[in-house]
Parts: sequence; C-alpha cells; structure tokens
Amino acid sequence: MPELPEVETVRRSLLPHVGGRRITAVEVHRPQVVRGGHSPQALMRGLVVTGIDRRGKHLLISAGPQSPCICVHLGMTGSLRFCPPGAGPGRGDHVHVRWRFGNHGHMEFRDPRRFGGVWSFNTPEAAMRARWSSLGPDALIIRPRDLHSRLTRTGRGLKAALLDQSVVAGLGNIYADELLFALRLHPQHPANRLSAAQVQQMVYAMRRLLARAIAARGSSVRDYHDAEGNHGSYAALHQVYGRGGQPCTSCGAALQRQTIAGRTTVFCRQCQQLC
DNA sequence: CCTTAATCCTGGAAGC
DNA sequence: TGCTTCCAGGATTAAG
Repeated sequence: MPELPEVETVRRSLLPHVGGRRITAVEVHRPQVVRGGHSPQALMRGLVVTGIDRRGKHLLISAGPQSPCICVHLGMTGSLRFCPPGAGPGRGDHVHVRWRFGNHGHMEFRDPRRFGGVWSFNTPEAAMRARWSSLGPDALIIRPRDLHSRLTRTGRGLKAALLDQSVVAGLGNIYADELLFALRLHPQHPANRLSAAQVQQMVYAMRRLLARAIAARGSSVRDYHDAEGNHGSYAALHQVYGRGGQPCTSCGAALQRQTIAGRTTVFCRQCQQLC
C-alpha cells in the first residue's frame, strides 16, 4: 500500500540520514527477499551513498554511475527505516536486511508480508534497464499528451488502466480511487473514451492530489511510516478510500464498495456515474 | 484484446 | 477467552 506519496516521503526522510555516509556492513537475515547477488559487496558494503531516486513506487539507492546499487520495492507492508545510534531497538521481527553506517546508525528493510524486496545491480544503468524500463512515466511528471496516448490505447476501465504501472507509475488502490472521485469519473469508464481535455484535467488533478498527499507525508493505513518512523496524516483527508457505506462528502449518498479490476473499489454512484 | 483468479504472505478484525 | 475464518493488496502469471 505504500504508493507514490508514501515512497516519496520515505525517499525524502531517508536521504538526509544516509546521503554521504559509507555503508560499513550489511546483514542479510532472509536472503529470499534479495534478488540478484546478496553478498555484502553487491549490497553496497564499502560504498558512500550519493543518491536516492524514485520512479513510481520504486526506489534506487546509488553510489555513483559505475558502482553497485540497490532497488527497493516496499510492496504491501515493506518499510525502509533509519535507526540513529542510541535509538531503542524497534521491532526486530521481519527485518530482512540491515545496512550499517559505522557508528552513525543503520538502515533496515522490514517487510512482514514479503510482497516487497531488494534487488542488487552492478550499476544504476543496469538497475533502471531491468526494473524501470517497463514502467510508464512517473505520475508526478507525466504530460497530458503522453497519458492521453497511453489511455486511448486501451478499452479497459479507468481503474484498471490507472493501476497498470506500465501506463503511469505510482498510483495504487488508494490514490486511484481518490483521483477518480476528484474527477467524478466512474472506475469502469472506458479509458479510451476520455477526451484530451479530460485527460488534461486528470493530469492536473493527479499532480494536486499527490502533492497534497506528499505534503501530509503520505497516508498511514495500518502501520505505514516513513524512514524516521513518523506516520503520515493524509488518510484523514481520504474522500472515498476506506469509506464504503459512509456518506459521500459531496452529495451525502452512501458510498458504493465493489470489486473492480480485482481490487476493492469505493466510489459514489451519484457523483461518478457511468455514462 | 479483455477479465478473473491464483499466487506469494502475515496481522488484525470479525465471528462463533 | 480462544479458536477459526476472512480480508487487505502490489505485481506477476496463468487460465478462460
């Protein structure tokens, strides 16, 4: 459930702690969550972290263009947390990988359900080729013309198309539902029946929605937290996600809850009609 | 081309 | 209280 705003919040809260720091040791407690080499060298031991990039829900932690790097995907329940020295021990269960920064603290990847993972690569270029090339443009920077051409290629419903990371990268179940409500569009509205003007409105609404969610440091449903262990406050601003049966904030009708595109979907039957 | 379902997995909630 | 059952879903794969 970490989606673009949550992953971006993790990126921003992690970078100040690990940027410029050298990884002095790597512990792999569950090798299955690491794809690619899981030796300490492959997982960046000895390297100074120089950057963290993000595309959609994917993170790339790197140490320069010619050095090994790691990709992290948080899946459903994954978290990437920085623990400063002297901090009390948090939950140690389901911590699969730990990176130590000498006496400056450590970073840990924890993921109870293990839908996420860590991927090691020899260079950022190889990582992007393997992990990012099949992703559509990031939802924060996609251009209206680009999204329009991608949506008009498919007759699927909007919800299915927006969840498809090869169309646009970063939306998950929460923000797809919130976006469709903001636009008053039915989740099953055929993607290829949106006008260019409607797609332009969609891009603007998407940027506004995601920017506001990032400003609130993401949505904490269940136990999501950022790299410093802080929760996000955007869940309190959800208009539809998690509110099935409750009144629509716009018209007061009971919100409809229905499985669409294989996902629990909440929308307003009055405000988001299929026409 | 499309959709649905199964798969991975655990914790929390609901039901009895 | 304590057990069982269900449900949540990101991504991938297979089947229809």
